[in-house]
Amino acid sequence: MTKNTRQRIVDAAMELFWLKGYSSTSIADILSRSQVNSGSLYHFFPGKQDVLVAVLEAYRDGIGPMLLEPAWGGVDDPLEKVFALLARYRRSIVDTECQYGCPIGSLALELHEPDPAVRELLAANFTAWVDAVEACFREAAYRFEPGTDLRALAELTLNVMEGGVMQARTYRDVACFDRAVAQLRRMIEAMLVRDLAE
Amino acid sequence: MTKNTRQRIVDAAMELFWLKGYSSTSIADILSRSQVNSGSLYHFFPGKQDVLVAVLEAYRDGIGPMLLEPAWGGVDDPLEKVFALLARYRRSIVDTECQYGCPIGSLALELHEPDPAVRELLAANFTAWVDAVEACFREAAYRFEPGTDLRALAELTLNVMEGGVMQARTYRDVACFDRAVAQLRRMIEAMLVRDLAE
DNA sequence: GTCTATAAAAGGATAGAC
DNA sequence: GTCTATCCTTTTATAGAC
Repeated sequence: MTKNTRQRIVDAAMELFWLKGYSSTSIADILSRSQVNSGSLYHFFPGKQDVLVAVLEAYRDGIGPMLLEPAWGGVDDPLEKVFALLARYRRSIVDTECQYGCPIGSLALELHEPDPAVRELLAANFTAWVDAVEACFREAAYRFEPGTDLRALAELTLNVMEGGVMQARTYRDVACFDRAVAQLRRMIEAMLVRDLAE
Repeated sequence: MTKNTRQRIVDAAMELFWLKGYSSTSIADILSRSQVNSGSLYHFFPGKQDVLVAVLEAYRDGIGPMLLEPAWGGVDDPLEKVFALLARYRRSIVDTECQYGCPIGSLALELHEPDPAVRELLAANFTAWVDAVEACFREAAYRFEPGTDLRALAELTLNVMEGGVMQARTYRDVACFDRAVAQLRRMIEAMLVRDLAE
């Protein structure tokens, strides 16, 4: 049984926006990849931007099942969960021969005057990511020096990931990403309580 | 005396690519802003992408006079030069009501299959930036713990800046950038030799 | 909900006179 | 080097039958 039309459109658009970006993806691209006709797409969505909104909602709703859970399979240590998540990005970079871009980060920089709905969904995606990383740090809170700002550390993790992905893509070299993660790891280890640090 | 035509085109394109991105800027946009006619543009440039190349060359060649020197006016301490550079980005964020995007970083994520010439120019811009920051750290090398990887630290500085700009833009809140810089400063201070640390 | 056909505009690029 | 006019393609979106 083939999935419903609306879902096929969102799936196709999600992949195309990731591969080519938003403005370089035409409605015709979406139609041909999803095997849907123009009339059907405009039946479900008023316009291209509304497809983008649906895509961003799908990313936000899928962050657990599509990103975190696959990354965390078999990993129990909360700090290592953070690095397992980063390792998943590394895998994406390698699998795409260093052409990978974080879909949310790329859209956040590509769209220069986004609708409020779009911008808020971009922010919601970042927030969900940072929340998840912060939750890992909190699970390991007792290992950090008292008073450590774990929210700020989670935000820094996102920033380092986004920067590392950007550099790896630009230099076509995953080592850029690796160095970024290594710096982050060194920093985090320096923030741990001495006796408990490995 | 009005500047020569080619320069007017590059100036207009530089601003438009920054404001709207590459694909959202049309040739017509460039023509109307630069007050140049179609025939003249295509006299100097084979096509739109060649204008982009010229813009990226202008950024690369202007990083000293246009970015570093203004940022460093009156700042002598090499470590504070790094933070003065970051403060300049902060100013841009505030001045644009948090719509600022690093022109190079934005293009690096917007362009999904860039020509080799374009990609190499993006990389050259990042390299020039990291080189400059690394040079600051090297000037202050004696203050760091021996063996500190100053190149990696300069790369991290770029990553944190790019991540901070991305978040500030997405959340429309310069505090995102401030927190990123604060984390970086704390990290750098932790890497300094104790007796010399302020 | 889906189909085909097509409108209406915008886009990159070119021609050829001056 | 610069000008106007215009070609050709792509793009978003709509119309209207089924």
